[in-house]
Amino acid sequence: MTDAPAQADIADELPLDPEREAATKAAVFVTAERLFALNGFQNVSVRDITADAGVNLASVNYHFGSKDALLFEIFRRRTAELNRERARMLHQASDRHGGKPPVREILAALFEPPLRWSNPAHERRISVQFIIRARSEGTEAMKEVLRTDVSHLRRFADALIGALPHLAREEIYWRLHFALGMIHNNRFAEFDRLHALSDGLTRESDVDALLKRMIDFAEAGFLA
Amino acid sequence: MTDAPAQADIADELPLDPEREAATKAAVFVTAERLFALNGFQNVSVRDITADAGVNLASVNYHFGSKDALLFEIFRRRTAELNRERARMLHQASDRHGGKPPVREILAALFEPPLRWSNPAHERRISVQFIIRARSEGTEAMKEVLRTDVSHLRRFADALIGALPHLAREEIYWRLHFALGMIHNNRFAEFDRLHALSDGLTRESDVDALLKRMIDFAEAGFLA
DNA sequence: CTGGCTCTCAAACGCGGGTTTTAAACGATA
DNA sequence: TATCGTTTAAAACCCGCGTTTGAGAGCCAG
Repeated sequence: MTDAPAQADIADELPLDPEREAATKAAVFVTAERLFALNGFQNVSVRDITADAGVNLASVNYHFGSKDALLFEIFRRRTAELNRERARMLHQASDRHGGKPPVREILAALFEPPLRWSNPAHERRISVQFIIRARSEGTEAMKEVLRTDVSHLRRFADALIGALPHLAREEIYWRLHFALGMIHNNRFAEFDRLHALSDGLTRESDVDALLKRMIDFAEAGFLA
Repeated sequence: MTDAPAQADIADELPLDPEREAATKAAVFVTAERLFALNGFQNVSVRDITADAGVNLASVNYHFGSKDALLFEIFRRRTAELNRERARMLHQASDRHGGKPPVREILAALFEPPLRWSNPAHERRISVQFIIRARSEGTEAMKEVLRTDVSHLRRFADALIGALPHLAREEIYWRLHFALGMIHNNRFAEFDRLHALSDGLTRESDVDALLKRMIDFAEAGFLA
């Protein structure tokens, strides 16, 4: 995990479409992402993945180097996609408001990409669960990235500082931390619990309503 | 994990003080809690625990039945303690306001126990991290408890319904979900990230200030 | 002293895990 | 067809893991 991966020439190009690659590698990639997202990283073995994907056991090590490297490649690609989409929305909101987007639109750029991907019909639905899991059960390499690579979040923090000039920066960072916690709690298991608590009143499949609720809640918190 | 544990006669009495038991069992208990909380459940082996505690390898299986049973006993005891303290605070708040506590005091009963325990000087500091971890990386038995045992949360939901009669119940459940997400995000790793993002501006060691910030944020969200 | 009970200890067992190996099949090229 | 790099196949390897075993130490009651 610490030394350079053997497949660096292939794995390095992040915006690579899995479908373009060898069918076996692509099958391993999507199957692993699904199984990891559903059952957790440590609870899925290389044998589980290859059996479910219908490929040979050695495929993981041949195409990705190791199980951890496979995990890391999924992690890098999905987080890159998510960050890119968030940055795009933030940039658009900034353009719409002369470089000073309001709090509500900043929060929309933060919340909407993972929420829209969580739609039952969306193909990236499983990717969101994978990313959320990486935050708590990820490899040391993933946590290292999460800990040190704050450039993506800094754009949002700076935007919020611009939108709330009267607020102490310390306060803004903490509230951003709270808002992020709202997203990270959107795991399947938590939805199940909420469903049991509310006697089926809450339906997380209605992502548009959920998105509005999250933005309303967080916006009120920021403007408090 | 599915069949009844062999040490049920001992393990069942939840309000048991570890210090009262055999020194070896107590050492295993506190050492396991600390290692699990710091390094994750799957990353800590029975050998790690017993070596760190300075006891024999077989101690875990002798005193607790299995590694999973040990994990589960820590989980049960700590969550019971936390829930009891929360219920106590909610009850007191209810008494102070004739059975209809305001939103702010309900949130205080929800946030204050885990936050106060997170104080660097508090002996239960590590227990909070353990409980948070159980939510995402816990055993199937733990998740079963978390999924089905919603009686504790229902008291808070009912109190919030009483405090916000004009709000749709569906809305209240969702906002409670958001508030819980704020707590569950208080992991050491997340604090580190926030620390890096804010250039050291945020100090999670000041739990009183953090508690006030969390209540302010969530209260505004509920009253939105 | 002696029996029985609780607890500790060192050693080993069995198994599932990630990984490696070796050979064969494949595909493009000359 | 012959050749070479790439990919797949089946099998084995080896290590760490949770757990079990059987012997023995300590201790208290009879």
